[in-house]
Amino acid sequence: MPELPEVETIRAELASTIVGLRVLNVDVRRAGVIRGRRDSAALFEGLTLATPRRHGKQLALLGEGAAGSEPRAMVVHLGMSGQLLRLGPEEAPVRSDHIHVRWELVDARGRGAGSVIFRDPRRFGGIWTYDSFEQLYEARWSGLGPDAAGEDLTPRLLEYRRSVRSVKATMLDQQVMAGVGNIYADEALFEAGIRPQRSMRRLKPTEMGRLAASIRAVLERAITARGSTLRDYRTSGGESGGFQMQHQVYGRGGLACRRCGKALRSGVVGQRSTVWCPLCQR
DNA sequence: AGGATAGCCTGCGGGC
DNA sequence: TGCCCGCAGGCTATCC
Repeated sequence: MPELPEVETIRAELASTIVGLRVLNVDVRRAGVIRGRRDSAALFEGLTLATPRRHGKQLALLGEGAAGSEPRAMVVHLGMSGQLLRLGPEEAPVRSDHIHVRWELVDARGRGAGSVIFRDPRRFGGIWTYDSFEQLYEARWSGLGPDAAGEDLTPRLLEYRRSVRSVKATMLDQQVMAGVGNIYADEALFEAGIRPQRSMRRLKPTEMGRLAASIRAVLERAITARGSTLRDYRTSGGESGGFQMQHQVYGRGGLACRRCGKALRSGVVGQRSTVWCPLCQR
């Protein structure tokens, strides 16, 4: 479900709604979603929340203890159907099923400040706990490619110019670049005018540059629209994203291309359902 | 190396 | 109304 724009939307919201609050207690309802230590200290009980970080589709929460001690860290990966929801005091979640973890928060004076819940019906997501951000980075992030919304990806794509893989499979490989999923791969390929099936070794350098620019542009527009809601995705405030209104190809197989009017084609590329325009994409 | 496949889960929409 | 089937935004393991 959530790709980079959705996770970034949640991260930015949490940055403005949880930083400085303290975790009063943690309620684990389904321990299986937590990998690594799952005791209350590892899950931030008593710690004060710092600004969350993100790399690709992964979100890192940081918890600070006594002054001078290193912050603890955990990765929240939302998988296909995961949600991190911020609830105010007394606020009940829209749905109470599939809630696996709940952090109850208090402000600096100890007054109730609501909670954050991790909800994930399909349970493809999970939580990984670490003693420090450095440990988290080594275990989970150091093997990922550069964040797809960060610097210019052209040099990274050029590293794969002899690869026989399809350009779409390459974009979805989180070791190549982190954050692109099925929706934004199709949208960026449409914007760049490149067919998803094309082998990397047959892309011209100018096409690689165009693709890099399109990936970043599509992701930035999607972040501005607060992500794409198809079914499960909600911001931490429980709201839907808006970028699905701007999708050019994803979910539109058989419909008319918004640019040229030709029927969009669909098929399987890199084991994922894929939609492209036979006229606009070469 | 990278393809294909299966598996991890639940929910939903379509066809009957 | 209900049942069965296929499919879904992610990722990993295994085999070839």
